Amino acid sequence: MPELPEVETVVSSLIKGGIEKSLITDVKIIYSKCIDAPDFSDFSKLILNKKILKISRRGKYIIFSLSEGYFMLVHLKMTGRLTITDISKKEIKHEHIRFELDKKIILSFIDTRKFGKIFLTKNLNSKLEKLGPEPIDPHLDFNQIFSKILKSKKKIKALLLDQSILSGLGNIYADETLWEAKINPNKISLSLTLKEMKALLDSAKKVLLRGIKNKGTSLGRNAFNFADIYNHFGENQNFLNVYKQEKKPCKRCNSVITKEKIAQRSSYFCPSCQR
DNA sequence: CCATATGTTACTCG
DNA sequence: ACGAGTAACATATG
Repeated sequence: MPELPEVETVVSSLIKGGIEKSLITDVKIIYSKCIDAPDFSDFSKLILNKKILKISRRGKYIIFSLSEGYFMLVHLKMTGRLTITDISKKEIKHEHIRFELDKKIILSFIDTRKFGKIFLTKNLNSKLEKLGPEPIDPHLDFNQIFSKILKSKKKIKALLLDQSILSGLGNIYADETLWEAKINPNKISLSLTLKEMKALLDSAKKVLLRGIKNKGTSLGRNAFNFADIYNHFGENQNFLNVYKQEKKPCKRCNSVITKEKIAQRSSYFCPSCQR
């Protein structure tokens, strides 16, 4: 589920919750397949007694910078969650890993669909180097993205979902970005004008920052939906202009929002004002 | 039973 | 080489 704003919300709730500077005093692996690398027995040995120095985000990855030069990366994929609970709390449904911090707090990784992955490495670049730039970076190099767009014959929607071009957009924010920029998701990337490409990047930044401000998009209230580490839901679902707005009137031109499968994903757009 | 789901990757076919 | 389509990962919901 989580896209850039949701991951950012999780990271800030971890920081706000004082998880930085804590020591990993114990780990319990319940579902070992959620450890990507190294193998889970090495993982449990290596993670022990590491201090969490810093928590940050790159694309949709959560980065725990640990002592001794290690990094633990967490990708929540569709339904992954991190939750903080008391040490006395018993195992939660779909809980796959629990870290004991400072012998008093439990940081749990919970994931209904089990797509989420955690891995531990000394080489942060190995996973992150493939990622395109951050759309909300104030120093974002527009021309670098423009040249990539102009080299691709893919539909622009597919390109927005490609993390190696721009990192952090997923299905919801890609549709919101295209609506904001008035671009049809089926449009072939290299046919975009300079003006459209600029609108696209400005819109991506706008919808992502709005998502962060609203603490993420939680479409429903169950375990499938996004929540921060205290199980607080986001509010951005109340600010969506097209995603899941099928058959509703476009907020800009009043035409009917349509739904279509593009790049194997449900895509919502206004056929009238998105050209 | 069927379709669908906020992600990513590997594979096939043309 | 490229893009589109499909399946896979695994589970739950309507």
